[in-house]
Amino acid sequence: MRLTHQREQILAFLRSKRAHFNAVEIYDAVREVIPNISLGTVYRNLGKLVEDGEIITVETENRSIYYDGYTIPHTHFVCKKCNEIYDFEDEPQSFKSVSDKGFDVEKHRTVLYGTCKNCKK
Amino acid sequence: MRLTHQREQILAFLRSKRAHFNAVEIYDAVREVIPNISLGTVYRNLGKLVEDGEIITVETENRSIYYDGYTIPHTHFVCKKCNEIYDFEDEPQSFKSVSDKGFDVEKHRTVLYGTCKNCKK
DNA sequence: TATAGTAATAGGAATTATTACTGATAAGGA
DNA sequence: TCCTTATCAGTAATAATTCCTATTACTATA
Repeated sequence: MRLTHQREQILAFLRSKRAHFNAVEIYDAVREVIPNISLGTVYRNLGKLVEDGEIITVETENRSIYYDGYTIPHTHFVCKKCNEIYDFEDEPQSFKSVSDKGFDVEKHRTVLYGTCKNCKK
Repeated sequence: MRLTHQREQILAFLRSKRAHFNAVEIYDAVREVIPNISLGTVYRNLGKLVEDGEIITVETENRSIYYDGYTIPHTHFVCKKCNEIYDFEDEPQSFKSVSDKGFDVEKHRTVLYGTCKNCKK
């Protein structure tokens, strides 16, 4: 995998923020540095970075996929009022009943839904 | 909420199968009974059934949303080879660290990814 | 058994998110 | 510096979902 300027900037952006962005948000951010980057390039590189394990995806009930530069396993909380995504530590889970049945678990994604601290006020 | 023939058949189909379907699959199945049902009607009713808690959604790394007529909380396993979705029991989780920080957790979704028993052969 | 009011429908158009295609460009090794 | 080839920009295409509008179905009241 070649380290192109485009790929470098996409990864640098995601690594620099502890937050979650969809492809268009990343596109807008990286355009500040590479004004003529195309959205297709953003999508292609996000796909490769995910393949490589450099970033992870967050699938929620919202339509678009979010990308996260923080790859240590953790749990996401989506506020149904403001749609903000928060990070929390994973609670220990073994998925023993799954592997005991002959299924290989490579990764897991946990998403919580509810009302965040700010929106409760 | 009116129990229309369309809504009834959509719900009946999902309840009759212990499996996971996307909107188009449901559309195709229900068309066997109501040939002139429209895809828009399927989407609208799926949305309402979810709102009402009659069915649940499963968001995965695949593009489309899957619908599940089995609403008792459980964990989903997605096979990266065959894309089949399997059900497993939830392992106990309290999300205490989340609620302790002032977040109200209403529901949680756990999706595991890996290789299923059949595809391992 | 009309009639009005409301809710839901079919069908299709529109929107949004993502992927695919093509000729041009540039990364990285020889 | 040159060559090969992955990657790029730009754009078209596709897929999934939502929205719009005229029409139909249901419910309650008269």
